Amino acid sequence: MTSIKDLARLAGVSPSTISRAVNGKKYVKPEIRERILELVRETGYVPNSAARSMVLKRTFTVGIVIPDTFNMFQRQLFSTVERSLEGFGYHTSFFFVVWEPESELRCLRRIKAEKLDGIIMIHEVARPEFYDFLAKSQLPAVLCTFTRAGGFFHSVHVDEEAAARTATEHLVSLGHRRIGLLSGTHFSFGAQRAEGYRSGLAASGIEAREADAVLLPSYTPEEGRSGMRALLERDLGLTAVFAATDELAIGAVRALYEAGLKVPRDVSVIGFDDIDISAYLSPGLTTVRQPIREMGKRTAEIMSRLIEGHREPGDSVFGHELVIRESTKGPPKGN
Amino acid sequence: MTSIKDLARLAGVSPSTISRAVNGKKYVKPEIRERILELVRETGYVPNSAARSMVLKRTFTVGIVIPDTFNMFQRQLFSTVERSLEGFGYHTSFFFVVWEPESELRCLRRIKAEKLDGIIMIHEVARPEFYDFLAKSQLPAVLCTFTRAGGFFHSVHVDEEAAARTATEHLVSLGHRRIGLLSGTHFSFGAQRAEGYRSGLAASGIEAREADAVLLPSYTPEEGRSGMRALLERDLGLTAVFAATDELAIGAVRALYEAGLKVPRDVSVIGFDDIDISAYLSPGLTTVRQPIREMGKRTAEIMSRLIEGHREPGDSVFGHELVIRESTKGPPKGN
DNA sequence: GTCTTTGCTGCAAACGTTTTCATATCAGAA
DNA sequence: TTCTGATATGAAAACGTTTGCAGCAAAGAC
Repeated sequence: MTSIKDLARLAGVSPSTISRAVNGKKYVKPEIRERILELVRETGYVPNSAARSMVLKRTFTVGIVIPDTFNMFQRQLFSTVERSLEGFGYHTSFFFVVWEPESELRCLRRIKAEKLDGIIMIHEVARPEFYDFLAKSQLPAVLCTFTRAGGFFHSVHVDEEAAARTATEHLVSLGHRRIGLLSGTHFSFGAQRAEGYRSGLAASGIEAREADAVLLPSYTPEEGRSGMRALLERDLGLTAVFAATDELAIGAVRALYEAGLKVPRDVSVIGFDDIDISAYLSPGLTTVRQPIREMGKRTAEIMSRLIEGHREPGDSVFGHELVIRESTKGPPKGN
Repeated sequence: MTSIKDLARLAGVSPSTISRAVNGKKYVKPEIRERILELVRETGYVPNSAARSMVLKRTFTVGIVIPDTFNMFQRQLFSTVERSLEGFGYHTSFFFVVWEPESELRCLRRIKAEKLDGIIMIHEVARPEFYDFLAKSQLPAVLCTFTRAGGFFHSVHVDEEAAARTATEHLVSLGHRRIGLLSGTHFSFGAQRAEGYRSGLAASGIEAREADAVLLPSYTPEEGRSGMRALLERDLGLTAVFAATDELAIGAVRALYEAGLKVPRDVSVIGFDDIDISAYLSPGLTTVRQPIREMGKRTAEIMSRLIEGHREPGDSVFGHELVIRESTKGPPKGN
């Protein structure tokens, strides 16, 4: 409500002086500064950020693009990113996008309209326009949890394939030979984790059978459940399953439970991401952890430095960690 | 990059005409409009929203205040609210606030600075300044999932106490007599659900023992786990537990699992909210469902009507629904 | 023929800031 | 005394839009 002009009138000075006082600049007589600050407190005046960004040509806001269906891993990630960005003096504007071209374009329009200082993608959008715009506009951009060929973008991620291989090798090391896969068709990590599964098997001299793998259209518990059901119906003699996300794993455990099978006694299940409930499930879910906090902090740090005009190395690859809980053990006797 | 003036120069017309063409107003010669729209497509021009909001005095954006620690229930809620709001032509700006005075004040500052059209609170902030500001500024506001005395605010919520009573009575109807409570000290729903538990017991002539209840500082699985442990250590002979949120319930189930007790064979557990994994847990969690989608849609609808200047009824109270899954059954024989 | 209506266009003001520039005051130095 | 430099202040321009107003041409009414 109150504008800088109102305040100027109240204080009997010009808007310029108000601006200087509010922004803590030099050249304001101490007693006048005090009076102005008092007035600011009384009226609850806060500078209009639209007007401010028009003249400053920056918004101190970075956009975060994230899937509307974000899982708990991504949720923890963006929470950390936001907190860190705040530490660097930036606000955050969230764009939740659904898996539809229209939604992505709408998001792109908003990004253009809002004149953000930078943009962090935690969602691997499908439309090439998106990346083209980022590249052409020179807008500082960081891809978080994925990369894109061409080496143009900065990105922060783990070696998905290696991490999936670790998961698979864990199952193999427990003695499993018939291992199923639940992964997805969307996003590059789906294919990468599937590839890690295959190379993990191959390294142990186990043949990867076509029928052992199911590729789902999304990574929800519901899909995990129906994928696991499909696997069970095929009667493959599986003693373990690698699910490409913890959510898929939860659904898989559910399907096994419904089929009267016990985890890990009858079938072992391993997930991926280590989302926060995984530790609280019964049995606790064995999974591969991505270093969420470190990745989030790094993302914010790179963004802040990019905005300040520094050059940064293009890729930050983080290590993963196997978290062994109770959902995996050796195969049942007789297998 | 491209501004309306650049476009005007390119098209050989004045900025006014560009504005009219872009906004689909009358009084632009068809062939000129066509040429302008073509230019817009080529250049990727999108009007600067800061400049736009300055002259229009509205942002077409509503703010959603939500706890940084939002649970899956709140997450589904804000997703629905956002989607519905979009249908009414509004964008959404998210404010994740943590349980600290400083964070709430920072959020308030941003809200003032951004000149939003309205504000939806999915988080019951502690600072009275917040509500004072909303009341004084006449900013359209809807409280979602809670109310505030005074009748000033519009709010959308369920009868928390009645819903908690339903949960408790379900346990009683299964034959339980020794029923524990896990609830929290934060937010009014913590006390309301606890009250519903007590009145549910009282209605069945069961004495509510002080020792049967644990009040936690937050509603996470971790707290649920430690709360359930505390209950177990007291050795009260409980055969069932009512947890005030599904997250608490998940933690409680975990604690029981760690203690070697089976749910529901040894102890029944009922939650509250029906968050989306609850159906996929093993055993599936019995809980009380709030009609998330309907509440979210209603919230958006009220907001949109408030912004348009209509009067609306102050309170929308929704009914709840008992969802019986596998985590509750009769008490073990001999109890 | 004139008068009115309608369609189209541009000028200029306004929104709320920040900052450059010019000007004024004052203290201290010569 | 005059000059220098630091401190303090305001006027005005700029950022990118939208829109009321004025002006003009073309079309239609009489």
